[in-house]
Amino acid sequence: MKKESLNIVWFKRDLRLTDHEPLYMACQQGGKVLLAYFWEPSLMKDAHMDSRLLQFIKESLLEMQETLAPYQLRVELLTGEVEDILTELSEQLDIRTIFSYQESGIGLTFQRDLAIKKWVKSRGVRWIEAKMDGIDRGRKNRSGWRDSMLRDLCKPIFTPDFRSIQSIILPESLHKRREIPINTQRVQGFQQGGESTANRYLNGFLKKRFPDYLTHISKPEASRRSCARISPYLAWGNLSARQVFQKSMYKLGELKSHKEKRALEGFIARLLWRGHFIQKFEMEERIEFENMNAAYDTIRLDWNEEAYMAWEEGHTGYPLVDAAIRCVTETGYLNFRLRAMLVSFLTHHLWLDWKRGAHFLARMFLDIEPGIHYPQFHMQAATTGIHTLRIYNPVKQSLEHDQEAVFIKKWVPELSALPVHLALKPWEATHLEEKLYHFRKGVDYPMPIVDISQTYQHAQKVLWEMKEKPEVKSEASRLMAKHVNSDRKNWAKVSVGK
DNA sequence: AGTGCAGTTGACTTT
DNA sequence: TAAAGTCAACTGCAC
Repeated sequence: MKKESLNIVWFKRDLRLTDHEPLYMACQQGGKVLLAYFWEPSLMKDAHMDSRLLQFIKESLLEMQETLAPYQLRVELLTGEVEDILTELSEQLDIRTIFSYQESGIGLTFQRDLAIKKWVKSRGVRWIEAKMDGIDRGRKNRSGWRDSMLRDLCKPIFTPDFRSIQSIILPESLHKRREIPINTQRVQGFQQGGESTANRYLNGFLKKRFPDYLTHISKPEASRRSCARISPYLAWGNLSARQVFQKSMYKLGELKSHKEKRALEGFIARLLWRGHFIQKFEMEERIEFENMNAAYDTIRLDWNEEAYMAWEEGHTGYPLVDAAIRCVTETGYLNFRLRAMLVSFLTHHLWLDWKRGAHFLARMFLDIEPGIHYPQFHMQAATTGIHTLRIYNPVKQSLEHDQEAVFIKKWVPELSALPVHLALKPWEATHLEEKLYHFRKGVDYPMPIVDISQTYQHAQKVLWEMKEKPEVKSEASRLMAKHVNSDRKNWAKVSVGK
């Protein structure tokens, strides 16, 4: 009996129906198609995975199903390892072409893709992978990278014509794989997944919220409103970088006020920096497992479980650190500065290796993007030998960015009844103040677990000495030659008009 | 009104 | 997207 032939569109971290090149190509070709997302057990139990992420993915997929329903199309959500499912499918069907995006992901998904590459080769199946958000695979250095990225971002939006394809009838034997292996209960406090919500955030930003982007970007509270908040939508592909770029450039062209132009240019520059970091990770994916600069393998060799857990659970005794980690645990979001401060505290003040913290924050960040996460972790942990040291002082940060302790009091309720000066520095409470505010230092809220002036000096000394070492320097120059955008200065700046 | 001085601010350098 | 140190210029104030 002749098997029915079909193409597959494999959705990964590109959970949208608009500007989707693989889907577009499949529609161009027409015919029977399986639109599929795979719940991979290996990925679901990985150290980077968390139920909040699965929930976001599920929300994105359910919206896709709703949008496709009028076309008599559906995305099949199937549980199992990709290779197993493909094998099962190919027993009953003749798979011709698989369309997907290239994924600049963690080692696990990269290895899976290599295995699938072998599988398709041995079966004579075609696998066409589209370039994701302008990221190049196989690049050796940054020459011409900016132009290539901008060219990609300026391409016309891919609009698939759903009328030219039909969903296959899923073989009976695969029906058991349809059960969605995650809790259906939505956890409150996280941004909701799906293209329509994604566009609400983007449109709301471009219409109303963007003018304060640059002034609020470092403020713990205000950044939550004045930043676009599209990061999870980019990370899971509810939005393409191209859609964000084109809408933002169009808006920029309409602006008159200098302040507003600056704000939106700043936003667009960061969209391009996002691409820069994902490209770096694509070309240096080993940094999921290793120090970027191997010369740093000789430091931070001791583990301190108690100190680590104090960081993870928000009991370090430094209010802004504790507020930040508790906030990201509850909401999945922090502004850039607070993320950097958390990594700084972990690696510099607690002097702990970065890997476990990187896994933990990957699970907490609703917008986890490995291509940003790992390069940023290394930069902040100062394991590159390239960038200048950024050892944050959490007390100074709170005095500069949370003067009234609003963010601190919100996330560290133990401190909410204290006057501002004590919420910022609870260890300074006098005996009288303790009585007055019914607050017991070290009991109701911990005393600082480290003395940051000492840990600052230690980290400073060790890391500056490291930077001078020839083995650090030689590896640093190799990395720079590979990853620095030397095409032009200010490469991420865009402008419109004269 | 000019001088001395402590304290502040900002540019720049060092770690 | 750092923090701390240095130094010169400046400010406010007392005398």
